Amino acid sequence: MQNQPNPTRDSRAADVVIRQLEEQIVSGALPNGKPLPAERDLMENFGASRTVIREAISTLSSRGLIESKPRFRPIVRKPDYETVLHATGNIVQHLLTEPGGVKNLYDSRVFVERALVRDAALSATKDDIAALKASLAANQASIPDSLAFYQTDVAFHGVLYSIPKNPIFPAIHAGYTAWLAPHWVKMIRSPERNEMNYKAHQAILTAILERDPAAAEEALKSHLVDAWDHVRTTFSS
Amino acid sequence: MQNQPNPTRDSRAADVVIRQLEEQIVSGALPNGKPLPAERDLMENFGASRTVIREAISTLSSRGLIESKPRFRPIVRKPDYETVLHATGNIVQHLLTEPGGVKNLYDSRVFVERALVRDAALSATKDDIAALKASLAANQASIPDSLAFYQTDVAFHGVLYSIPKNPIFPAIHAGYTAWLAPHWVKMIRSPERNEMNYKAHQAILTAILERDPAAAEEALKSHLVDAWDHVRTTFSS
DNA sequence: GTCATAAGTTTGGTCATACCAAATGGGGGC
DNA sequence: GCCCCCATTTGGTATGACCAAACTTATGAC
Repeated sequence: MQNQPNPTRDSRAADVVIRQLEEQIVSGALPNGKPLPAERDLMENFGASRTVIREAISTLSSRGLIESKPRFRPIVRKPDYETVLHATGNIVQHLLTEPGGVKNLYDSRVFVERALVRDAALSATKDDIAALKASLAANQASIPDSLAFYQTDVAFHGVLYSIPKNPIFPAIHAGYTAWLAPHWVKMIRSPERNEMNYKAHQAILTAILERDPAAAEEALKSHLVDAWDHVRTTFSS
Repeated sequence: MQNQPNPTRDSRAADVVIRQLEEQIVSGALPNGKPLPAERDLMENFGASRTVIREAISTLSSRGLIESKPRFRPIVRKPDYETVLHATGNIVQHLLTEPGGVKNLYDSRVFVERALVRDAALSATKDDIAALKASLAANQASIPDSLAFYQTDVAFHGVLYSIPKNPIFPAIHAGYTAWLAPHWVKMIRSPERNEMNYKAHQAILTAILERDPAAAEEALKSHLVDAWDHVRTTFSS
């Protein structure tokens, strides 16, 4: 009664445990957000050794189906679009340390946001406009406070990612924010600088309100390119 | 002389092994492409048990720094942009099974490629144009052979992703191709259908040659939307 | 009755050892 | 030089044990 390897052609016993746990998670048999059963219970349920149970948990954890902090019970997590980002975080870090890595990522962000503002200018709904106005107002209000300004800045750009109504885009925004932030923090911040960025945001929104995609794209582009140059000059010794 | 845990504040011993292996890989001490030392050697090198060595290997494998097939020696892999995609494959699969998952991914592809062709129309170089023409010719030549047509089709779109000269985009293309392909294979293919798609490609290239971003974007959009509708109608019973 | 505290139990992280089957490497045999 | 066979190496798994941290429960002060 040990492990009749099972129908599927898996060489590793760990794989079948992974597969079964995976299925129990997506099916809801293991409720999302709740802790996984103890390893010693799982090894009884699956008739496997603790070795394979632990490997399965480790693997699923890296796949984002389980969230495990060092000494705590692993938590079941049904994957969403942001999970994908989290899972890639470590690798991306390596790529960012390579020459041009940050630049490539930033350029891709500029590329995406250019398309986003163009899209916004063409098809933003009333609600989208309202959200943009609200976040811009919050952005303006926090000009004196650089930390708050950074946060409302991120939020303003975030609204752009929400306009296509595709959950992939907010996830991408989260990725850009998380991955680029570390290379951003050392940037000199000041109310003057914030004022500049706020005006850039304002210009973008104005163009969107005027349904002028070219102007919106141009405003966004110069805004981001300017920000990049600012970081570059801040760093270059 | 066991393991004086070491300066950094890591609760798990596995983490320090992970960190060290990671460093040895990126530094080149463990040459890229070559097999990792045997687990029993590693446990001696690091003064750790085989348990933690295996866990470290497993983790690094999931991070893409190591490529390990079931019963073979793990291979050292310096991560590149495509590694990120590979690492996320499993999670993405889950998301694609959810309602609207494929649609969301496909929409994001349309979004990106619209921006790509627009960009191509504005800034494609002579070499880019040449590559587009070559891949379009190959595409035309393979109209009678649906499998070959699919491949040259992918290649044509792939050229678009290469135009920004940002390695992130080809990786994204690889992702779209790998993830959407399974939901594509059942599509009815025929020389007639291939002919249609070829002409769509031709229209895109024409617009790019004429430096007309709006026309290029429109041609790309209708091409992809049409392809999606075709798959939909093929499936709907 | 509430709450802080202490004792006891559970549980994840690690180690050591052993066994098996598949992969590897080395020697003949051709 | 090439191929096949065999001894060795190596990854995958199973046990069993131990520790420290987390969790639970009992306990006592207020």
